[in-house]
Amino acid sequence: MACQAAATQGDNKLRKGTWLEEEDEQLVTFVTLFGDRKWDFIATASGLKRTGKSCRLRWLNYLRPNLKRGQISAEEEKIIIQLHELWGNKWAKIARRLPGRTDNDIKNYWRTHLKKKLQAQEENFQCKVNIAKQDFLYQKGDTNSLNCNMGDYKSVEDKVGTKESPLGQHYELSSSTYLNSPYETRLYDWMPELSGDQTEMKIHGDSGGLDSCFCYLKWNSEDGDTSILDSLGSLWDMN
DNA sequence: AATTACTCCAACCGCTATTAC
DNA sequence: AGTAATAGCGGTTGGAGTAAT
Repeated sequence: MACQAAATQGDNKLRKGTWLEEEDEQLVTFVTLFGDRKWDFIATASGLKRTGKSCRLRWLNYLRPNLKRGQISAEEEKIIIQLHELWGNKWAKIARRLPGRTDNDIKNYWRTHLKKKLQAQEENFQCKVNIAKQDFLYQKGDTNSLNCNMGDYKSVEDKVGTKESPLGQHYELSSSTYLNSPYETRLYDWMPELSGDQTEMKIHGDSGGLDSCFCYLKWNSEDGDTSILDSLGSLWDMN
């Protein structure tokens, strides 16, 4: 029972745990009377053996009007994914874009649904890119040190269609999936700073060749200085 | 039917930012 | 300007419900 689960620490001590219906009613009454600001006052005046902080949280996450209940819709999920990509774990900020949803709702939904989902997608993506990578290096014929321009890079992307790899594995990957990878997002975040002509993508393979490709960008600045963005690390080898 | 494992979500905690005095 | 109180935020935990064994 909820009332048993809620920890009471003696008659005058603060209650913790699940809220009772009577407590909810009491809180709503006092918030209606005094507004949703002075939480310590409300906690004391209402006689609830709860902290102001606890009252505030209960109101914001459960009792306040216009809260949406039930499943997050597909549309809401899409928004959450997009905004999380943009802002990271800024749950309150994301929640403001989803009327009726609390930061707690979104945080919980992310942890229990989306994180797993996206991890699975990422693993799937990683697997497919590795196959495409092998195909690319195989066709280049040199796995030790390969230079290519952005056009060549695009050709990797082009290969990421539906195709039979030299190893006989079948793969399929859309460019949107490709571009939506968190790894590629990192790479493309840099792109506005680089013009296509000035950009050279270099791919190195070690003696093992295929599993530890290293990718970095190189460009020439206006004053003729050549810089190498090696801090980007490996694009592909991010297991 | 009993037990264990797992999922989901409400609530708590600790910290930082903002506001009131 | 300094301090205390309050509000807000994000991470974590605990427990209720459910599925699997």
